[in-house]
Amino acid sequence: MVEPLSDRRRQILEAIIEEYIATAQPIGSRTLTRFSAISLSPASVRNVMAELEEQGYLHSPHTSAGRVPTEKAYRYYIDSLLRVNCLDRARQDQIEQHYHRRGLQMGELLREASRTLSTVAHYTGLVMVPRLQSTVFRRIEFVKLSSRQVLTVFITQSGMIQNRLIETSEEFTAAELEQITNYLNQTMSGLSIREARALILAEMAQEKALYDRLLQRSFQLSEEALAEIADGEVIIEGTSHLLDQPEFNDLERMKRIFRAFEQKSLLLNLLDRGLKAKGVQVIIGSETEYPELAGCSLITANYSGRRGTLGALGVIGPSRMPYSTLIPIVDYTAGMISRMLDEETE
Amino acid sequence: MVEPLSDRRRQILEAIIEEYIATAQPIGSRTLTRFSAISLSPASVRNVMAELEEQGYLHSPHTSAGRVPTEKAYRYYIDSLLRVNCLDRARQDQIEQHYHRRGLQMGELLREASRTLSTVAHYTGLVMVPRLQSTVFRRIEFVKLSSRQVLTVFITQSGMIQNRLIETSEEFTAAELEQITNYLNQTMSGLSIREARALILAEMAQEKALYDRLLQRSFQLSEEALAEIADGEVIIEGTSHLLDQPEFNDLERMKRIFRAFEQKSLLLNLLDRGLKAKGVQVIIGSETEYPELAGCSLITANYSGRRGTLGALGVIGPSRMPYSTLIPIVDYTAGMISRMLDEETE
DNA sequence: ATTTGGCACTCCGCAGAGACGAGTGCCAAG
DNA sequence: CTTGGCACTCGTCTCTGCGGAGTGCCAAAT
Repeated sequence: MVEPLSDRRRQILEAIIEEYIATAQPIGSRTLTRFSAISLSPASVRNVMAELEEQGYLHSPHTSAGRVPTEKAYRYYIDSLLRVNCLDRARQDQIEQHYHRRGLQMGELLREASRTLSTVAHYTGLVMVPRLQSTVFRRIEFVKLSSRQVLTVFITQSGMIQNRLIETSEEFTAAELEQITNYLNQTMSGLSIREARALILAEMAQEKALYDRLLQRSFQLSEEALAEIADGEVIIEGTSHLLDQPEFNDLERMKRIFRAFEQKSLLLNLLDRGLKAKGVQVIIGSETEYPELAGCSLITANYSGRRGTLGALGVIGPSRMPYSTLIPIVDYTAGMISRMLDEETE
Repeated sequence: MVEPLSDRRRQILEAIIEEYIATAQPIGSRTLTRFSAISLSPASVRNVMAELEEQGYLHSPHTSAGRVPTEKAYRYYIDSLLRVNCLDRARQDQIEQHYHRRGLQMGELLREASRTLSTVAHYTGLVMVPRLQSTVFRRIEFVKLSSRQVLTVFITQSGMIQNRLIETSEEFTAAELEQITNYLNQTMSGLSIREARALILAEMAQEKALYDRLLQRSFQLSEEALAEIADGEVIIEGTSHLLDQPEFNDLERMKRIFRAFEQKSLLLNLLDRGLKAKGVQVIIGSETEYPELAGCSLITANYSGRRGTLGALGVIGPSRMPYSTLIPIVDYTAGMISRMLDEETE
C-alpha cells in the first residue's frame, strides 16, 4: 500500500504537508517554491504534484486551488517522514508544574491530565479512566450502614477506589461481614476484577457452597458489589480549542464532532483500541471507522501503573494538526501520569 | 423599575417576545399584525413599539429592521406575563422513562439528570453536585491498606460517598482504627461536614486532647480525611444543542460561551446563587454578572433530599429560549430527582 | 384623542458583473 | 529532465442595483 516515493516527491510532499498544517490553506506550486527550501521551478513542482495527486497523496478542492494532503499523505508523513524530537524543556516544565500539587486522587489526577493536555497542546484532551474490569483486585471492604444497607468499597492495585451501596435482602451482622471480608480478600487477592467475578460465579454454581450458608451469602454480596461497576469513562477537556481552528468554519462538520464527543463510547472505543500497542499511536480520519470523526485525528498513548497498562490518553482535533509537536506532548504526559501513579501505589 | 404597562402595550410586548422566541427574527409591525391575534393596524402597533423601545423593552438592530426584546423585556415577560402550565403527560413520561433503571448511585443519577434535561429540553443541561461541606455527616470509616496507608470513606445522610487515601506519618493498628471510627461516628453524627471540621479543630486546640494520645491522633486523621474534599462540581451535558440555535451564527459569542462552560466555577456560582430561593429561578443575561454569558439565560431549580436542599439543576442557552416550556421541564426534573434521592436514603 | 392609511426614507440582503489572483495543464525550448 | 510561457479555470472580492421589510411622521378618518 505504501509504495516508496522518490526523494524529490518525498521532499515536496513533506513541504506541502507542513505548510498546510501551518496555514490551513491549499498549497500551490508557486507558494511552495517561495516558502520552502525547494530549489525547483513552480512548473517542476507542478509535475510532481500531479503525480502525487495521482498516487492519492494530494487532492485539489477545485481546479484552480492548491493541493491539500489526503489521509494517505498524513499516514505516510507520520510513518515515514516524521522525526519526533524530544519535548523541549520549556514545555516539559509547563506540564510538570500542573502536577505540583501532591496527593491527588486518581480521578483528580486524570482530570488534571486531560486539562493539561488540552492547554499545553491547544487541542482537545482525552483521558480514558482505567477499566475496572481488567484492573487487579487489591482489597474489598464492607460497611454496614443500616439493617439492610451495606456499603461496599473496593480498591484496585492501581489505587482506584469504587463504592457501591447495596440493599441486601437479608440482614448481615457485623461479625459476618468481617468474616466475609477476610475470606474474600484472601481468595481474590491478585486477581483481576473480571477473574474475580468469574471465580465467584463458578463457586456459586458449585455445590459445596450450597452447604456453607455464610460462604454462599458472601459470594452473593461480592457478586453484587462487582456487578455493573461504573466503567468506561472518558474525560474530555478543552473542547473550546476546536472553535479556534479554521476548520471550524465548516459548521456542519463541527456539529458532528461535538455530537461525537457527547457519545463518549465512541471515543472510548478508539482509546481502547490502542491499549495493546506500545508508544504513541496516531489514528487518522477514516481509520477511526466513525463517519462522525471524518477529518479528525487522534494522537494517543497508554499510561500504566506499577502493574502494566491502565488506560490511554491523548488529544483529538482536525487531521491537520501539528503532529511533530503534539506527539511528544502526549508521550510525555503519558509517561508523567504513569510515574505519578507508580509513586502513589508504592 | 418595572412600571406597569397598559393593557395594549402588555399584549403587544408579549406577542413580540413570543414571536421572537419562535423565529429568532426581529419582529416588525406588519408581521406582528399578521401572525398574532392583535386587531390593530401596523401603524398603531408601530406607535406602541416606539413607546416600548423608549421604555427599554425593545431594541432595533438597525433602522429598518424589526424589534428585538431586551433583557428587561424577558424579565418582565417571566415575572408578569408568563403563566407556567403544568408539564404535559407526554413529556412527563419522557422524563420518567430515563430513570427506570433503579439503584443508581447518586453520581450516576445526577449525570443522568443532566443528560435527560438536555435531551428533553433540547438545551444544555446543568446539574450541580451537592456541596459536601454543607451536607450532613452520617458515617465515617477507616480501612487500613498498608502500614502507612489508610483509606477513609465517609458517607453523608443524602447517600453521597467520598473516599480519600491518606498517607499517615505513623502507623495505626486495626484496633486503634476501630476505636477511632466508633468515637468519631458518635461525636459527629448529625453535624454538617463544616461543623464537624470546626469541632475537630476546636478539640485539637483544647488541651485535654493533648493528654489523650489516641484522641489526638483520631482528630488528626479525621481532619485529614475531611480536608479539601472534592467539592463544587457541575455536570454539563448536551452542549451540542447550542450548535443548533440560530444564535450560533455569531461565532465569537459562541466561543465565549463554550469557554465559560470549561470554567465550571462560573456556572457553579450561578447555581449556587439560587440555592436559598425556592422554586424555579430564571437568570437573564447580564443578571449573571458574567460578561462571558451575555445573551444567555439560565433556568434553575433546587433539588433536595430528605434533609433539605442539596443542590441545583437547570438548563442554559441563549436568552431567546422558550421559557414557558422549559420552566416546567426543569421544575419537574428537580422534583423527580428529589423524590429519587428521598427513596434512596430511606 | 386615537386610529389609520399613505408616503418618503433607510437599510439589509441578495444577485449579477467584472476584476483580480492564485493555480493548473500542457507544450515546446533549453 | 527542467523550465518558462501561455491559455484557461475558478474562487474570492468588490461594486452595483434592486426588492423587501421596516420605520417615522403626518394628515385624514373615526
